[in-house]
Amino acid sequence: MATIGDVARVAGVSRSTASYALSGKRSISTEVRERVAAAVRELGYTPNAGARALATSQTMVIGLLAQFLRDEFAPAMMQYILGVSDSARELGYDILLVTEEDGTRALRRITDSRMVDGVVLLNVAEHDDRLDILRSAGQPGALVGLPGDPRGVDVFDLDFEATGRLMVERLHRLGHRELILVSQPEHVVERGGAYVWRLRNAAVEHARQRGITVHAVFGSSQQPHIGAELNALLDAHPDATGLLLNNEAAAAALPTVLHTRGLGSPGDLSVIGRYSDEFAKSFSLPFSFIESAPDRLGRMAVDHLVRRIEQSNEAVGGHVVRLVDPEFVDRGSVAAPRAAATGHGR
Amino acid sequence: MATIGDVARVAGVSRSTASYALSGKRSISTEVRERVAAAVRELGYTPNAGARALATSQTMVIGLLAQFLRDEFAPAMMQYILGVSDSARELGYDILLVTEEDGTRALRRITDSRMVDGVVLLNVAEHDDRLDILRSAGQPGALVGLPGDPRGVDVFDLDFEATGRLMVERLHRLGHRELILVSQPEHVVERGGAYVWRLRNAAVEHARQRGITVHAVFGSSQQPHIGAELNALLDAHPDATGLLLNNEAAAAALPTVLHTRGLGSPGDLSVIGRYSDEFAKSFSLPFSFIESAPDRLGRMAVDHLVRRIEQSNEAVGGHVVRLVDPEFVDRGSVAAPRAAATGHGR
DNA sequence: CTGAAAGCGCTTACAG
DNA sequence: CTGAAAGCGCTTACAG
Repeated sequence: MATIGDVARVAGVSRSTASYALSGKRSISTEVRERVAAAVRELGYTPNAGARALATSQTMVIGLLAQFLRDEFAPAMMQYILGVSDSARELGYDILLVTEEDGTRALRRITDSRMVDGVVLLNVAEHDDRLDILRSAGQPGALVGLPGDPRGVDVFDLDFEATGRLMVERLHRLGHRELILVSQPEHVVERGGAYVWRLRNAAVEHARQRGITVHAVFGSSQQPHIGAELNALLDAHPDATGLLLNNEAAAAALPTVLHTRGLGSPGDLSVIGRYSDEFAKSFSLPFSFIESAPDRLGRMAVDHLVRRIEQSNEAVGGHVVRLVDPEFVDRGSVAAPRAAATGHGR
Repeated sequence: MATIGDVARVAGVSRSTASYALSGKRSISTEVRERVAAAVRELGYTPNAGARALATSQTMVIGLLAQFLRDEFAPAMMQYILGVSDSARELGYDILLVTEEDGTRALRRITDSRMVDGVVLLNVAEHDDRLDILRSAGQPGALVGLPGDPRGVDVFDLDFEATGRLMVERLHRLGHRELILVSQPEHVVERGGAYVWRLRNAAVEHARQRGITVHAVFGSSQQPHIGAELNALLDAHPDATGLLLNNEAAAAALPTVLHTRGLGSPGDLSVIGRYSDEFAKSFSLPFSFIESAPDRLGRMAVDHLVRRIEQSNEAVGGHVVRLVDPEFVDRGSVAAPRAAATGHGR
């Protein structure tokens, strides 16, 4: 490979002049600039990234720590990764993808060895061991997922409490008085998946304030089981007119369950899910839902991270916790309950 | 951050001795080795990856070029990425993930700038522009997906021709005489997705040799359409007793289609799909299938790539095209057709 | 068994 | 507007 020394020699200038001609960091005569450009073309010169990183202390690489947890919907992770990767590239950064089981060790490795200028953590838990490592690292970090203690990092997440309230409010206004909420499995909560109880608690509390009932349960994340559970729930609560889903597997299983029971939506049951548009498309789900916006969250995290990397801390300001407002995507599965509309039970 | 100079000073040795003590590349007295180790612990020293890369010309990073094509099943990509990432880590390598739309430009960027020691290409097409770049790059490359011209690279893929034959043979032996094969959409073929016609042509040819009929069609990759198409196919070929699917969307839609028509499998219809175990689990598909083995292929590609990186070309030998034998995963959706078993049409 | 020195390929003050 | 030189943090022949 050609080096900048080769470029300099061919162009008949010094290495520093060649470097400045390429970076534009000081004024260069037109003639020299063109000679350098010609030499670059002739030699097919591309700067050595490692050498540049060593000289500038900037790698132009962002570390992306994905975490694949048991019983979480793995394909959904792809969306976050793409959001992060695509927006990083637009800003001139490449992505070092780390899928190691032991996230703390991996995080320490890539920050201590200065492989990256900053780090995005995915799937952050309520108490996440990676945060201590990150806070003592020399590089800034952005999280997707709200931890219990967000000090020293920038956080981006869907506002799951507002999501819970919105789901309940929407149905309450239409006259629903008895709802079912199916969350992720309980061990997702135990492992620190705080978004599960944030949505759940907010929904339950909001229902209480409105004086309506919500049967809140944890569902399985595997397809055969969750189908049976949904059936059992519908049997147990025949007067429920609304179904809220914070559980991808439940959403995927529901069409078959409804079909088997001969139920229509929203005719017999109003349904609101919480998942991504991409997920809805893959499974062609016919339900209205709250968009979980993985690409948008990934993008926000990267944008902010890059500002922290490139600007002074004073310019960027204090650390932020940015919770995205839930967006209701109407697919027509929500309506007034039969009981309220016609005066008959269903 | 502490440098090796700091370590040397604290340990009271020269930098070269500190370096050798860490790498073990020459014999060091026990006493010095321990002093260096203590200094490393005390300072929390980790070598600077960029500096090491510059000195050794080895980055310990593998570039992973994912390619997201319209109408291919995006979640499936995650499996390949995980296979590559996990096995790279086991061999001491990190992954630079590139999802850029313009794969050729991205490939040139990461190889020319020496950010990576080698490269894995995913979703390789029959005529793939990235191959020319790769062949003229200084780093070795491994492909997942068989291109028309595999010279100069190592290739790993499922044996799609054997897969087509196996699907047909399996049903032929049980007495099936009329089959339907649903492939990916035709524009996947046009774009260069050679695996589609490889499987299809082999299946058709094998059926011809066996003197049985196979209705080979291209299906949609979107859920509402493919469902309608499956229904139309079953209407058009009422005597077909076997259904072969080289199309993820078709597999995902089939349970509902069968249920709606009141058909059982294998009672009324034998079914064989081609997808990954992970996919089968996500959609809880009740069909026997040929495992597409994304994790295994990713692993094979990395193993071989690392050998090329670390050993001489003579030691590794000529470039390979490794086609994995199709593995039939029995989920009980294949049996003798009713007509053959009972003497009645269905 | 250990050290002084050169070199990897850049960038960027310092000098003119 | 341009050049000679130092330095980023490592590794590794060269010498002893």
